[in-house]
Amino acid sequence: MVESPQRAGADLDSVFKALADPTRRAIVASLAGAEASLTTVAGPFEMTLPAVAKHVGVLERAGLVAHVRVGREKRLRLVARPLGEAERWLESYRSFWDDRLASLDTFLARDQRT
Amino acid sequence: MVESPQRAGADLDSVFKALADPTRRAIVASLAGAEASLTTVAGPFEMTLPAVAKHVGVLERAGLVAHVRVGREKRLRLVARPLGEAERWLESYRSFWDDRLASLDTFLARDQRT
DNA sequence: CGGAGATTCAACCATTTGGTTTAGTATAGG
DNA sequence: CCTATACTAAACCAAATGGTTGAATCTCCG
Repeated sequence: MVESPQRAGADLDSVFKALADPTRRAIVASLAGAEASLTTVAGPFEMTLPAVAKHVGVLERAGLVAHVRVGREKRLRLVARPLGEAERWLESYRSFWDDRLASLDTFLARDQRT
Repeated sequence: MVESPQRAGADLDSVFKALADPTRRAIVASLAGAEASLTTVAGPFEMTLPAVAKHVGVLERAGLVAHVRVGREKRLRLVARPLGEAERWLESYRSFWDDRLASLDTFLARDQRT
């Protein structure tokens, strides 16, 4: 079994929703570099710590971030798998775009009134 | 210029948000097969037509769906590019998951409370 | 013309989201 | 023990979401 040790689900809904916010994507980006505590992650953002904590909560519930307690720190780490799942969903449409990309302009030119 | 003929933006925010709903992903899936009118697309769903129309609106504003008027029909078509953009964002983390996936269990085992 | 089909508009509603503030708990360390 | 640090909890708020209903609007066609 290659499934996640914690939760199997972490469905596309919550993953895409989690990624649909620039702050959260920035958190993901910063955690891709290295593990970091909550306050460290919160550093660059112009919002209060509880707000960032909520964003992290969203990422955690989507399975994109995991944490361990290190003393009083909450050490955050990016979890790869859900990103891979989202990517696979998108990828299943690759044949579509590869095929249709060329014909898009034709389609749009056919009749253009929004 | 390879940019979209209509809107250049269609940012990740709106694309991910649009995909964060199962109804909308189903609409995307059904349009991947073929163009279809609003009512046709709405067929399988247990919700009113205006509700589906709103979902389509979200997809259109995200640049994922385009349409042409054909008589009284609104003929919908999937637009590939934004999917590709989202996919590229995710892909930029591929090296991360490839690298770190192996060490995840180790990380989680280190201290597991919550 | 007149009706039926396809879509749109507008008002309304409950819930979720993204943020705040203020206060609380827990741990590190002099 | 005391204090500063790190986080969590709770109450609150405005705005966005996802749905409904009911009434337009527009177009095809007999």
